[in-house]
Parts: sequence; structure tokens; C-alpha cells
Amino acid sequence: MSEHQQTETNESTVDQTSEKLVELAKRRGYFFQSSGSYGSVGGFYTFGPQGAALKGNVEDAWRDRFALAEGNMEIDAPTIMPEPVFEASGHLEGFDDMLIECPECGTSSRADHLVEDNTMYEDAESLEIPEVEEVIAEYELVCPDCGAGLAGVAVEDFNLMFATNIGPGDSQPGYLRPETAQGIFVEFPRLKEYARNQLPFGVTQIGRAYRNEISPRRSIIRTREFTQAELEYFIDPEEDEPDLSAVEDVEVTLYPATEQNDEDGDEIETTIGEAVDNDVIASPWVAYFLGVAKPWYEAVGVDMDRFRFRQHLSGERAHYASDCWDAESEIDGNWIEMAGFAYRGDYDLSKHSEHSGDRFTVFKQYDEPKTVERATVDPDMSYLGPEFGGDAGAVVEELEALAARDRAAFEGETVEFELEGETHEIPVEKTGFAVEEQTESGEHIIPHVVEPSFGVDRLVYTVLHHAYQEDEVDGEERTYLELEPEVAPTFVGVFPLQSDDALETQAGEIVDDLREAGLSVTYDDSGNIGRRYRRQDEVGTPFCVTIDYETVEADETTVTVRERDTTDQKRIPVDELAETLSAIREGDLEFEEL
RNA sequence: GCGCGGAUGGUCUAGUGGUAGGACCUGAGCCUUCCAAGCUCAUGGCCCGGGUUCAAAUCCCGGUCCGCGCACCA
Repeated sequence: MSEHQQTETNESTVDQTSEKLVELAKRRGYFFQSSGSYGSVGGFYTFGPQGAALKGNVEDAWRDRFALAEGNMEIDAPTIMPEPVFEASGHLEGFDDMLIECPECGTSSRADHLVEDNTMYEDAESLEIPEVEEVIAEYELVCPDCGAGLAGVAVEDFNLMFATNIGPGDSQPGYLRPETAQGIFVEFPRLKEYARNQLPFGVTQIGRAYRNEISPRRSIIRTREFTQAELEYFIDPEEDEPDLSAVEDVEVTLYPATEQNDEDGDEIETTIGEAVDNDVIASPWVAYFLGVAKPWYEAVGVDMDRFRFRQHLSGERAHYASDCWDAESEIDGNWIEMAGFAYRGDYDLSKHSEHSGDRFTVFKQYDEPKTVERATVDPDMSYLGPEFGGDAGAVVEELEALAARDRAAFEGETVEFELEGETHEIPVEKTGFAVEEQTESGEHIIPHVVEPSFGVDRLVYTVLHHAYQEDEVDGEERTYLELEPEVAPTFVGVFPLQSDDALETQAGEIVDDLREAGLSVTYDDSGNIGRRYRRQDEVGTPFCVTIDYETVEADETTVTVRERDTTDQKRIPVDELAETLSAIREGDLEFEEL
């Protein structure tokens, strides 16, 4: 967390909210640390019954908006992939740093760089860690920051990927994916077929990713296993434009890099359309997805007063991203990253293309076929074969390359070319050299990628934190979660007013009806009615239905429906109950309208 | 990974070198005609491993985990 992400807030009150939320989450089944019976390990959390349902609802909402509503394809790739995938993606090298921390001042340095800069060793990265430690001791290397001696200080290997072996033995190393994105990129050659080779198209994936964090912190904000919802949107950089008209009026709070670098800088309130016109957001594609994301975040329950988009500073951006914005929410006075929107260019597909040898391109047809002159060769193999033996194939490749780059070489009686450092000369007539007119109907291009990448766990945490409320009802303190009906894990509680066979029987029938209507229902007949309301308030259940004597005795049977936030009650006929509640769940009806 | 602080039923907590008490929760029952009411009973705990000691939940060491700061976050 860097300094510009901090804001001044009253810590004593905000800390209480977080502590209370974590306590509530444990007690009410939202989330808790895993494997507690075995002492737990850091950074692993289990979502309990409520948490799993909430997370599932958030994922469904994401799927509706970013896959279905956008016409994108969803896939589900493995979490373990073989080593070459991560060689290509750059994760293997990027993760494998040797770090040494100064015991005096705490500064971390690249141990291999330290050795290379101060000794005769030129490729320290190839040394094993004990060797590097020996060299540091031998040369009495010191901390570059404060000058303290580093001899005897342990060198740490920082690879944030979890390694494993695929199959028996260690001949096939693999890694748990550190981001879901690679599972999409590696399958691009097939995915583009499913898109009928038409750009633009998008592929989404919701799944787990794994990073062996040095220091997991702050409950589910930073864990070692977490859920991402990612969209990789593939575009033709020269032709494809987003439909900004759909999002241009969306109001956003932006915190551009220029404002962050300015001492007096501040967040700016604007619209997506204006931000693009004024070049605040460089990529219209990134702007488009910011415009889609903002109302979506609001719909699942993020408090828009504690939400912003922050541009990455130039030093903060990954090497492949030309522009990157984060969606951030404020928790305890700190801004936490909930999503990143990056323009990744052709970095990923190019890398996989190079490393795999497969084609990570899309054929782009020209409007009009082009006619081009092209120099070609069609060598006489009955001559080259006897002449060059096993090298004949290489000769053909060399002649093809030569024809493409220097057709003048073929203008004489003979042509000269080099093969493995030796110059050869053969008659041009044996090469089948010709300049022909060819028709090209298109070209293979590497699409660019726009990547909205969401952290589901951090979003769930934010939704819970922003939903946490305390108030008073009839002089009694109350805690409740103001969760949106769309994502609330339990939608309705059903209670008989008191212990009574008639009430309980009727309540049971209503539970069945509501479940049949597809609602998440909980039944509770314990203790008095007030306690049951409070219990549901605390898990964030938006509505409670109570069956009383009017329900079982009156001619027209009705129940009371109580709304969580206001505790207001209305009487609803039993036979309209399922329909009414379903309409509220779908957002087609408000409780106030009843 | 380093530094500081911490770890007692499901949750929150009191406590002492002689194996623990409360509150809430939960369950059973009574009572109860709409917001954590009352009464009775019940379930359930000293993070793990070593050491010191007649005796360790308590003291010491190590580990695990949590919080905060530093570092890290491709």
C-alpha cells in the first residue's frame, strides 16, 4: 500500500467496524480461517454457508453483466498448467528473484544484482542460493542503502507461484496459476475458432488463482488462494472501437496519475464521455469497461461515496500495460484494489505465439484483395539433393529467405548464399526463381487485449463492509447488513409468531411455496419473534415473513412482511407472497409500493 | 521475512504456578398475539511442541496463527 492510497480517517472508529465485521463473519458463517483444527496456515479462508451464497450471487451478477450482457464467452480452465506456459507468460522469470534484506535498515535488495555489481561474477542469477550467500560472505558485501554488513544474512528465494509436479517424478513441473488470464490466453487458437475468427470478441473466466504471498494480511483482502473474475477482450487495434454511447453519461470519480503526482492533486468528478474527450482515460476500451463496471459495482452494493477509479502511476504499471486503472473501495480509511482494467496490447498473445509455435493470430480480410509482386523460388531438388545432401532442406529455406529480402541476388547466372558460415554458389536456373503477381485477401494479425480483472473476494469483503450498519430499534441496539436483495445470501426468513401447531403448519407450507419459487428461505421457530428478526438482520436477510393468528383465522389469509432496513411491516395475502417477493428480488418491485 | 503486541467455550472476555468463571450464542422446557424480555436445565474452552517444576493454561524456548509497521504485491 503506497502513501498516496492512504487517507486520514478516525482510526478508532473504522477499526471497530472491521473488527466487528470479521467477528460477525465468523459467527454468522460468512468467512473464517481454514483448517483451524490443525492450527491454520495464513492466507487461506473458507467461505461459510452465508459467504459462499453471497459470493455465488456476486459471481452470478458478474456473469450476467460481463459475459451474458456483453455477448462474451465463458470458459473454465485448469488451475494447474505446465511450466512452459509460465515461461512464456513471464511469470517464471519474474517471480524467481533472490532477495536479501538488510538486518539494520530493512531494505530489500536483489542478491544476484548485488553480487554482479560488486564481484567478478557476471551471471549470479544462475547460482544456487547457498552459493550466493557464500559469495556475499566472501566479498563482505554490504547493504547498498545503509552500509551494514550482509555476510551471514539469509538470501530468500521469492517465487510467488506454487510449484508442483505433474505425474510421478519431477520430469513435468507445473504451477498453480497466479492469475486466471493465462488459461484464456493459451487457448486462444481454439477460442478464436469459436468466435468464428471475428474480432472483437471476449472470453471470461471465474476461478481460483494462487500466489504464495510473503505476508497475507487483513482477512480475505490478501490471501494465498483467491477468486478472480476476468474478461479478456480481444480487439483489432486498428479498427475496433467500443460503443461509448452506452456508457458516456456514466458519472465516475477518477484519480488520474497526474493528480496523484501533484501535491495539491485530487480526485475528479466527471463522466466517461468527458474523460475520453479530455484524454484523461487514454484508451476508449478501458473507458468503456470502467463505464460498465461502475453501475455494476453500485448494483451489487458498493457504496459509491467510497469508490473510485485510480490510474496506475507509470512506475507501478506492469511492463506490458500501456495504461491501467484500478477500481478501488475505501475500507477503514485505506483504498483497496478491487479490479484492474489494463490495456495489455499484444503482449500475451505474442509471447505464447513465440514460445508455443502455434498461431495466436486472427486472419483479417482486406476490403479489397491486394495484388502484390512477390519473388519466389521453386528449387530443383534433383540438383540440390545430390549437391548438398542432408543440408538441402536448409538450402531451400535460405533461398526462400534470400528471394524475399534481396531479389537482385538472383539477377546473374549464379546466386550466392551463405549456409552455416560458408558461401555457396549455384546456377540461378536451378532455384526456380520467379517474380509473380500474387493476390492477398488479408493478413494475420495479433489481436490486442483489454483486460478487466476483478478480485471477487475483495469485492465480497467490500460489499459486507459497506453493508455493515448499526442503529437503534425501540431503544435496543441493532446490527444489520444492508445487503442488496440481488446478492443477499438468504432472501427471506419465515417465522411462526409463536409456538403453535397451526402457525407452524402454515409456516411450513409457506416455506415450501417460497422455495419452489426459487427463493433462498430460512425457517426459524425458536425464542421470541424479536430475537429471530435480529438474527436475520445480522446476516443481512432483506425480508422476514411472520405467520400470526390473522393468517390462520381470517377469511382472507395474510402474513406480515417486514423489511430489514426500516423494520416496517406490511400485510400481504398468502397467495400473492411468492410472486411479490420474487418481483422484489428481481428488482421489478419496491417494498414501499406494497 | 524483520520488528512490536496478542492467542482462554461458537462469539466476546475475567483470571491465578495447584487443571478455569462470566456474558452473549446454541439446544431442551416453561412463558409469550410482532422486534435481542423473563425463569429452569443442558452442551461447550486455556493455539501447538519442548523445557523448568512435585505441579504449567500461567514461567522460559521454539513453532503456528492474528493485528499493526517495514518490505513484497510481476
